[in-house]
Amino acid sequence: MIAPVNFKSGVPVYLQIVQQVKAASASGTLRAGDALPSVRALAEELRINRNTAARAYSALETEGIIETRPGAGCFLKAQGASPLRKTVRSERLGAELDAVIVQAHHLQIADDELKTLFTERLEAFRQRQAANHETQV
Amino acid sequence: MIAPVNFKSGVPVYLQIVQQVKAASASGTLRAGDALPSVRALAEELRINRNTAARAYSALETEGIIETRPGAGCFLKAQGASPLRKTVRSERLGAELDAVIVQAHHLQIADDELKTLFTERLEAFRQRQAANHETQV
Amino acid sequence: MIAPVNFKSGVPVYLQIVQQVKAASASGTLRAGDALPSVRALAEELRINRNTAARAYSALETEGIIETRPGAGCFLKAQGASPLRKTVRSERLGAELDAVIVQAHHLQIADDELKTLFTERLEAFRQRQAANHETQV
Amino acid sequence: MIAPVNFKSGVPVYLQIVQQVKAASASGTLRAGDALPSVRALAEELRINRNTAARAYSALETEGIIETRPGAGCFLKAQGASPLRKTVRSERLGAELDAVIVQAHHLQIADDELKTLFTERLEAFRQRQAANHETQV
DNA sequence: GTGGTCTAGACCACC
DNA sequence: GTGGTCTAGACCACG
Repeated sequence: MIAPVNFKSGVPVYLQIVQQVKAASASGTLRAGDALPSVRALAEELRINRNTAARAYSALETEGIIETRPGAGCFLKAQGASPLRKTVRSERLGAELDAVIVQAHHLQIADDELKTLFTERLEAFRQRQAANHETQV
Repeated sequence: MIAPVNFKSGVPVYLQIVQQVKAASASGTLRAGDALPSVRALAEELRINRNTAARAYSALETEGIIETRPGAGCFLKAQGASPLRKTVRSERLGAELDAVIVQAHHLQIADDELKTLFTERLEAFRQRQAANHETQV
Repeated sequence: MIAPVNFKSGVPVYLQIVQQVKAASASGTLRAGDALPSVRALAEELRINRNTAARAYSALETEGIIETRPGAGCFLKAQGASPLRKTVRSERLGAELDAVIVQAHHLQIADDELKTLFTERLEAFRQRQAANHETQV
Repeated sequence: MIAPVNFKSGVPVYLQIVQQVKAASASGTLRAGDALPSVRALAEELRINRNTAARAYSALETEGIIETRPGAGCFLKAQGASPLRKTVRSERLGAELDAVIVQAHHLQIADDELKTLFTERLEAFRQRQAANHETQV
């Protein structure tokens, strides 16, 4: 259920888990009330330190994404809207897109190919979402 | 010529400089053969340590963006053919695209808006390039 | 495991470490997945500064020789296909060969002796590889 | 007569000139009594600083390779044997060969190709020598 | 003046 | 414990 983490992305491992849970919640892979794997099980599955798994859950609880019921486990809470304003979010994403465009230039990848690559990847992402939704039903 | 860096963003200062130079190079603000500010001057202007500035230039050189001639200075290289395989380059860019797509999801930005944002930014980038090319002639 | 460095050779200390790790990796003394000494341990053993050791490992990572997992340590990577184009790789090696040939000339070593030396060293390298492979089985 | 220098080889520019003059002397391109270009001419031809050219000649004079006659110019002196013992020279070259072999491994270049490349480059070097000798006669 | 290297010591995030 | 980053200050080789 939880995808492997990328150790060399620069993004902290515990944050990657946080983002995954958020994404799973957003895409419908996980729904309100669903149980998450135990800290112990998660740590074993991802081959990470238990402290790291615990920190991820701790952060998720602080953010109000999950709820831990002692003795029972962790469960997904209903998620509200993003706290950030729309314009802020768009701007943030725009900056990342700019960086990718610059990178494409240095990798000598033409605009056409960049567009193709973009739609391909977006389509692949959508299908992963759909597949997750399928298994859920 | 170099914009101030953000010390609290979590992104390493030297990487911020790398990205700025890359962007300036890609958009044509900097051209092949142009001299970059000296390590000392850059450090003073950005109020950072000389080593940090040197590290940024060093990274840019290993990426093949600039050429550094000890005792003379750093200069933007004319980019010839990339030494990397085509498939490797596509894969690298694809990975970055995936990251942006996931990020869009976390920011609760719909696919359609992501697409729009992408084409907008790409178009803006092209126009900046065209404008810089204009001033050259 | 790591031999002492020569402070007076003019060759940067961090590069000496890079070359040692490369040689150990190529000859099979170090194998994929093996852990390298920690930055702190290496610095202490070689009586160098921690930053210098870190710089060596950083260079090795950008070359794709090792993988560094912050908080965990540095590990030798299994080398997959090189990301570089074939022609680029040949050209780089050719440049190094040219340098050696010129150097032979300066050292007043005749072509025949250079050839002999070359085959001898290559044969010795192969045998070291074979020996290391032996101990693995 | 003097080949361009490589600014990014790590080898000091003035040393590259020294080595070139030595090599030219060894290969017969320059002979005892021949005049070298003036400091001024050399600096212009190689697009280097006059100080650098002067330093190269100064080093050559200190080593006894050339002789400067004030007002007349610099002239090549008869060169004696290398001051280093044979075994030392062989060992030094062997170390460089080892480094190249290791590098070939990391560039994923097979032994056969390495050998081919080596003989090709050596042959090319010989032909350059022969051509120089030709023009001299 | 230029960049390259090294030392020393500090703080941070992560396992 | 691990590596990553930054500062501060020094020395060197080179142009």
